[in-house]
Amino acid sequence: MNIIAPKGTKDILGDEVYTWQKIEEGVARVCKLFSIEEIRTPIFEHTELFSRGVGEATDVVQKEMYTFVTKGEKSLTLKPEGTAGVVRAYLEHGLYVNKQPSKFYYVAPNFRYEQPQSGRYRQFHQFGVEYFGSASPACDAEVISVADMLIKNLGIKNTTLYLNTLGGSGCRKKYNEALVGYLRQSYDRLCPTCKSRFEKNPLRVLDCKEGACQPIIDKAPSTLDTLGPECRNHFEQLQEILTAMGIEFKINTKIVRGLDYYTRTVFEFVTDNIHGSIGGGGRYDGLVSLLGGAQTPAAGFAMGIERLCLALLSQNINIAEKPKCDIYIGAIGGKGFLESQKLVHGLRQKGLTAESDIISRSVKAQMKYADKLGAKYSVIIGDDEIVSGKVKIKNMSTSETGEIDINEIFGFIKSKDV
RNA sequence: GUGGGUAUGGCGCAGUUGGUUAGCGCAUCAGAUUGUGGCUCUGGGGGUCGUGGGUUCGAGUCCCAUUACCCACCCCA
Repeated sequence: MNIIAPKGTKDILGDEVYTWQKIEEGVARVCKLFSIEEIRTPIFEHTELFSRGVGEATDVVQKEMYTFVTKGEKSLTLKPEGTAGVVRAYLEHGLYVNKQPSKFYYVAPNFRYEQPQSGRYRQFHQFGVEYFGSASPACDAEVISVADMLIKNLGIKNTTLYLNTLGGSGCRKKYNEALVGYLRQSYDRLCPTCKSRFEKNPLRVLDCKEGACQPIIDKAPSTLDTLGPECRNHFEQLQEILTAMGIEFKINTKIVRGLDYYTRTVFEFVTDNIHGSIGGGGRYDGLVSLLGGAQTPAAGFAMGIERLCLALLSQNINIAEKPKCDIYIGAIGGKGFLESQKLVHGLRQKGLTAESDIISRSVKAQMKYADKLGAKYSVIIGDDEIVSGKVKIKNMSTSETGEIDINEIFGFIKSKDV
């Protein structure tokens, strides 16, 4: 065996598949409660969509994109995040005429060329939600409440919602000036990476975990200090609504986010024992117009499916449900085999999960297999049964057996299945 | 890009100061008086010990190189 899965990718198998299925079901169920429509966009897009949308200066665009050139010499990129593609589709199909606000969700793979580690993959999957058309803090609150509900429905505990506001473009500019002014005084004491951040995107300095930078960061001006009255009002109302909804949060002025398109509200869901966050998002009022549409307020978030799985695992929460087989039809001899095939197929057509022997094994081996399948009932069909038209049906967990007509198998299983 | 750890049958591991045909548990398959599972017992199959060099009479075990994976920094989901 010499070909293995590429670095940063992984196969999802066994119980983990059932966990994923449950998460996906949970996503669909929650989104239905909010009337959020599913949207499925391509896995790759024109590179320009991301370089413009996500931001030329971000790490994601600068060094983490899977970009390739087609035979037609066009540059395409595997999507590194979900929002840009949804905005593109929203504009391309004029989805804004349907209704306002319009809400979309997706569960899709994303790709980033990074060093993999715990909870971080090169191909990872996100559940994301995007709202278009509402500038109200009620929209921010609703978006947050979607994420909150999913987390709570899955049973994940010890999760903290961190909330911050970056302000609108005006406040953000003012804040940048204030921050740059402040950081310049302490420039010499900043770590090397922060020095380069200072030049490119000063906001990022707040994200630094370097010990030496902490005292500087702690005393840095807060985004809250430079908020204009409208942005301040927006932020306060958002808090009011969340409180009314019973959703707890903590203000954390160091939450900055790595994608350039955020304005005003930003938030992250952080869970104990999980590196990074399990989800995050915010408002992005400038993105739709940046990508060529009319000025459109918007907000959204994304959660990492792998991180949700990690959280479930670390909290010993098992939501996986392995489907069980309703009945196993064993066979002896050629005639029995034919009859078993006829029966299994018939039962499947009627909607039962039925299994039979297709590798000609002994009855004993067949029963072992039935046991591994978790079959609820089993019958064996041989010459005697064909002659009499009756079979012994066995309850695999209690070992009770009863005799019934072959034609009554379906009715029998149905009568037990309530 | 930087640092640390690990690489032995499908999975999880043991392999003592280098020595005879490389073991164990789980899984898998087959049997245990011939048409019935879960427990137990017996047996079978499956590994060129990550790869390439080197030291040695002899290396899974020592040395060098290389690759992969894991973890952490960075950044994010």
